Amino acid sequence: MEGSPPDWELKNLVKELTRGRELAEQLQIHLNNVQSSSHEARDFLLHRILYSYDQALSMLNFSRPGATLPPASASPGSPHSDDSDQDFKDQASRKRKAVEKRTEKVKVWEGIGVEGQLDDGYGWRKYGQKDILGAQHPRGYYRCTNRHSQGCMATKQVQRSDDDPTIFEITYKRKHTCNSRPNSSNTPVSRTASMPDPSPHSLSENPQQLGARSEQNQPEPLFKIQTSLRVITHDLGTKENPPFDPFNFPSSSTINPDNIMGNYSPNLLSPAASGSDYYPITMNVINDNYTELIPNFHTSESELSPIVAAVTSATNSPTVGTNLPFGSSEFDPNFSFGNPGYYP
DNA sequence: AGAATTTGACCGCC
DNA sequence: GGCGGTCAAATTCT
Repeated sequence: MEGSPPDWELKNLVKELTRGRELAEQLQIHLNNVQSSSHEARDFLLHRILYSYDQALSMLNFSRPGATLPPASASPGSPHSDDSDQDFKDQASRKRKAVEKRTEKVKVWEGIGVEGQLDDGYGWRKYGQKDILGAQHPRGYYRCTNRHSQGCMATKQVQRSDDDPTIFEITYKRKHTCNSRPNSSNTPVSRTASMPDPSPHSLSENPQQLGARSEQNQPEPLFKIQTSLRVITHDLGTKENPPFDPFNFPSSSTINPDNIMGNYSPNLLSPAASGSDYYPITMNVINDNYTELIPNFHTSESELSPIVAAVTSATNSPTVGTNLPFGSSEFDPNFSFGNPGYYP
């Protein structure tokens, strides 16, 4: 992937920019109706807008020949290498072949679907769960759904933090070697998004289960969802360290009606995928959800991603995206970034 | 019926 | 032997 950015990357860029505009519109609506909008929603929108900018810039820098990696969208939380170091030591100390490992901490906000906040767009399949010594919550083990079909050995572990239940530590191991990018809505997301959750208590331990069955178990109205989502990314030291942002949580592509209420699928938790090779795509999913859902708020609520639900809920304005000063012009997917003056 | 999750069992490392 | 990670049968969901 050198030289000119691939089509999908450009599309992502356009999507991100488009999303930024839509979010700005959303924000405006909120500002015009401060009374009916929640602080969380406005805060979320603001952050998301900034995030979109960062993403777009990062993508530009990233794809620009000779450009340095975007410093970027660095996550709010400063990189913390302690854990990672430890992880690597552990890995190294063992005879096992050292595996690329990267840990990130994702903070999810109650109310908002955990899923959307944690999803990285890749398809993950849970293959185990274990109680970890000293940890209050069990650790979930996930592997790429393309494991068999494409031999993708990417795996990730998700564990809720003891200190802060809203923080999930996601450890990625091995890069995705599969073709399926964490992209768009059409990404087949396994049931992850709608996974069954027989045990209510599991909400705290198994991310995927968070709210999984919410629809069944919690009749509460969607508008109850609030939000703001923030990601505390601690890149634990992997050599490859793609710029990661607070909102880079593409929810698992397919938003399932069932997960809206906070179900967080393992997919979710993969903010920055496992390697730089993929991170740029990560956001696609969330983007799709946004761009597709917000404008179509009229569509079934079930289609709303947790985040969107949160945002729109506070909005109370189904007609978002129209008649706004921001204009409704769309970015041209074919827009060329080769414009010399485009880069600062 | 096919696919995904759950969960106890199994395996390897320390 | 304990613990973390993975396997696989049973179960559940679409």
